[in-house]
Amino acid sequence: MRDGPDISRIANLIGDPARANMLEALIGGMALTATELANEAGVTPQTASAHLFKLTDGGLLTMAKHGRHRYFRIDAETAEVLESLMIFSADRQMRTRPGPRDAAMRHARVCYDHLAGEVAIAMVDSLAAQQVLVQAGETFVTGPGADEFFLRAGIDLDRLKDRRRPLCRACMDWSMRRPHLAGSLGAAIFDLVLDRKWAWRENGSRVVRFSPEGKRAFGVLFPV
Amino acid sequence: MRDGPDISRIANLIGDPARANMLEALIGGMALTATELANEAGVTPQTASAHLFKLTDGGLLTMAKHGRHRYFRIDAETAEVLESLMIFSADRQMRTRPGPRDAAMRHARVCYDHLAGEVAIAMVDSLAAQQVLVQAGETFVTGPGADEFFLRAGIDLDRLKDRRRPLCRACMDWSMRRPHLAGSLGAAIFDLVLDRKWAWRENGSRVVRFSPEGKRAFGVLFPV
DNA sequence: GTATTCCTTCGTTGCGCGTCGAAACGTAGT
DNA sequence: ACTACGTTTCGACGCGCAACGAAGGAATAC
Repeated sequence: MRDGPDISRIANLIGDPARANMLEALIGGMALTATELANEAGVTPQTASAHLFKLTDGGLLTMAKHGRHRYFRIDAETAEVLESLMIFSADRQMRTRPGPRDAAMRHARVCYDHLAGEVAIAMVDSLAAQQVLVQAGETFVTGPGADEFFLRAGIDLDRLKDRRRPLCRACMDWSMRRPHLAGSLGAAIFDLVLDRKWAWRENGSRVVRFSPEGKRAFGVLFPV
Repeated sequence: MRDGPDISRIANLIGDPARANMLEALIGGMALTATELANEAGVTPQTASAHLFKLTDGGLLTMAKHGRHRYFRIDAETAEVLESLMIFSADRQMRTRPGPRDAAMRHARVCYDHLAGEVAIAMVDSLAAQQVLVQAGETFVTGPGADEFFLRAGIDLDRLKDRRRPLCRACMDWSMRRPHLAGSLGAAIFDLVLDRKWAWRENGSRVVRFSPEGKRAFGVLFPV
């Protein structure tokens, strides 16, 4: 007879392979329809429907009806928990099987609404070298070079600050084992990358593909 | 067909009520025998044995044979993941049932090897007021008042520093919804509290009970 | 209206696995 | 030696639940 919150209920929801696949697909950040999630999980629409009900009922997903489609998405907190489970899982299973698809994933991918992978780590290192960010314990805080950088990048720092969401968050990376930049600033930078067409999302996956010019422009803003 | 680590395997292990109960019992930090865990989970020894095999096999538990007993324990990383699942679960289930036992749990309890609950939050606030710690984003870093405090408390800061473990960690609290102090410093302070007999652990549970004198001495070291 | 697409509900099947009883194994004590 | 205790293995039971086929809403398109 335990006391705290019932942890097994939530874990059981994530514990089913089909549901876990759906959730992982949704870490990409964009809302997906029921059939898309069914394909992602490799099950029939009926089965997916049952799973999606359980997930929304458990508070892991939110649903929005748009015409005859039903869009499901996860919130940032859920994505965070899933990512932390991913690092933990990566630690305890030596399934070192770096496939070709995996390589692209490690290089640059979406983590809910910000960048992750090698590119994200390089970005953090560059921001640290420019003293835009200073790593404080397990998080980042803005440093003396911050104002100049935000001016150069065209990011309105004040507009990001008055949100309820923290400006900087250190999101642990399961492939690099190092924290990268999340929070509203991480999201803003990712938006910037997409807006300027430096990179785009591979269709339906979490992989982010940079164009040669985008890579160059990214390197200018975030020199090594 | 997903890519990253298989998250459902781990989640499935935590997803069973009996196993979750065992894991939560082990968050207390001390190693427990197989039968103790069986009682904790409310199942027979045979069933517990099967569960414990799966948990150790999955890397969530480590086992040490001591005579005819087998002691199981979890490491700090696992405890951390479980705690984060607890906050998450507490958020998404409105089981507001603050029983009498629950009240003691909220007041002061063990979180693997450091204090949690109201007392831990008060401690963090006091340390912040004394400028021993400064909250940086989601973590803590030592502040200008640190040296004086450690001298007064009789904690050898240098001995803590050269461990591989981080000195300060912000451990999120499922009952208070605020971060409290974990890491080697959090553990050292909890050791100090136990050593000086200011408080002791309730038999077998995570509840920490303070003596009146202990409460007073604690209040001297950590004034409001 | 009819057709089409998306999603759900119902009913059913079948596998997985948590559970326990009985018994065997290993260690400790006497 | 024998007894006691903690733990595991084996075997079997049975529930739970994921999965699909078929059919029934619900919303759009024509």
